[in-house]
Amino acid sequence: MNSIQKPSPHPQRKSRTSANQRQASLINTAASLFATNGFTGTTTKRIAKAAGVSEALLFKYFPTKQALYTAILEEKAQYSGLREAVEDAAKKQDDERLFTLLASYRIRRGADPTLFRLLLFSALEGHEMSDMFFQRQYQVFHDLLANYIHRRIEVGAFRTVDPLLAARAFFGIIVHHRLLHDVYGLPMHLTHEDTVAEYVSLFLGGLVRQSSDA
Amino acid sequence: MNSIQKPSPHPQRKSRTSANQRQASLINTAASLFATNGFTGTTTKRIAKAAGVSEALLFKYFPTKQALYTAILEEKAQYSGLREAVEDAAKKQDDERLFTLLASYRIRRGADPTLFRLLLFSALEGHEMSDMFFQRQYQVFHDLLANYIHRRIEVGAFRTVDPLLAARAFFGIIVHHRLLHDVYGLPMHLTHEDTVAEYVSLFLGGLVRQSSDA
DNA sequence: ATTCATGGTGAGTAATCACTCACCATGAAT
DNA sequence: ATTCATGGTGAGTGATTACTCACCATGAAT
Repeated sequence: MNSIQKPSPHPQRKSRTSANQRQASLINTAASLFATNGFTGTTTKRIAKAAGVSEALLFKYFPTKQALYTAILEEKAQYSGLREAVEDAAKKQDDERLFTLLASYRIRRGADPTLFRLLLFSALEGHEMSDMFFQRQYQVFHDLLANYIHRRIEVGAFRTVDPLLAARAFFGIIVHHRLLHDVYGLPMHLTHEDTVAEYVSLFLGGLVRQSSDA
Repeated sequence: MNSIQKPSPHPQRKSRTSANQRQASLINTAASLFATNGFTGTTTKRIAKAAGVSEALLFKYFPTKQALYTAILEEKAQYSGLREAVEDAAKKQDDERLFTLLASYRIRRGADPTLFRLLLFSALEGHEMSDMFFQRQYQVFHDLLANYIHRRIEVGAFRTVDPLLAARAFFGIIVHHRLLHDVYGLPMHLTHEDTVAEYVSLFLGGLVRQSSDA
């Protein structure tokens, strides 16, 4: 009888996945689930199932659920080359380009839809990595813009406003846009480019028509 | 032996609380907990403990945890007389007063700090009452403002902008302010009034100094 | 051909979850 | 004095939670 090959209880033909691949797969799957359901709203069971592995394996790569969450935030917190482009525009005092750059980094086709929800959830739920996440994804550009506005006021190009509040106002417009679309699911009625252009024009030029008879 | 009064196992001197009072107390306590920890992050045990009653009593007033949450959102969704004041300012075409009214309703001393977090949590967690909450607390005023801006453009008082995007931009500034303070705990560096005035001035007048030599 | 580090899992664990039930306590009306 | 609607609770329930452990599977190196 031992000549008969006992069929494996797990007749998987596929070769085993490497540790790195599995880890990355788990992070992606979990990121999506955490973004939709939050930390407490997501179970390790569901993550494992969605990633197509056993729960036990998940805990081999990440000692706790918290560790997995932290790993996700760390990965998502890495920002792109936006900073350099913004600093370049700042050096050239190209207002429109600078504001358009900042806005279209968030409002563009293919922008990661899970990122904003993760950012919000981690802040609301008070995760330990939330501050770092906020710092990397937001504060950096906020400070950059506030400083730029400050310099432009000194030069006389901008009206005398509070640079900090002005920077917050502009980011508010953008963040709010993501909020409406990523969280409340509102449809866009203009293209990404037109939306950005309109926001930038509004912020730079204001709402009230400037009378020329003054 | 039966002449000896058996001491009650619950020697509470206080008279019993009425159903309405208890219900209100539970709603307030739970609202604060849901606002800080979200729906899934708050246990019925903790709510009962914080309200100083047994878990069993909680379930006598609210059949499920969901029902309690819904009751909270229903109560918090009732808006004040802001609408009438805004419509009055709109009739008089008093731009500054209208925008200041809208902004200072959210940015003022004593504004309910749990409301914004509840609004965000319910939207992120996808609660069934989230849409109603959003409609009552936000959409109403958003539509009001968009219509007003539309009329002011026709009259020639405002520049030709997209009224919907303009309304969203303004609310974005305000919502973002609450986000920074209620969720991220950033301190304010101006008074509520000055902050509102600065935001309104920025939005109406824009950032760029208008050159008089044109 | 055997070894063995590593990928992978089924079947648990104690703790906690939302929720229930049988029962006690109170006080105003009879 | 007794009744009885209502306020209130201790001690549960089965289901689900994050996490563990003993063990199997694979394949490249010896």
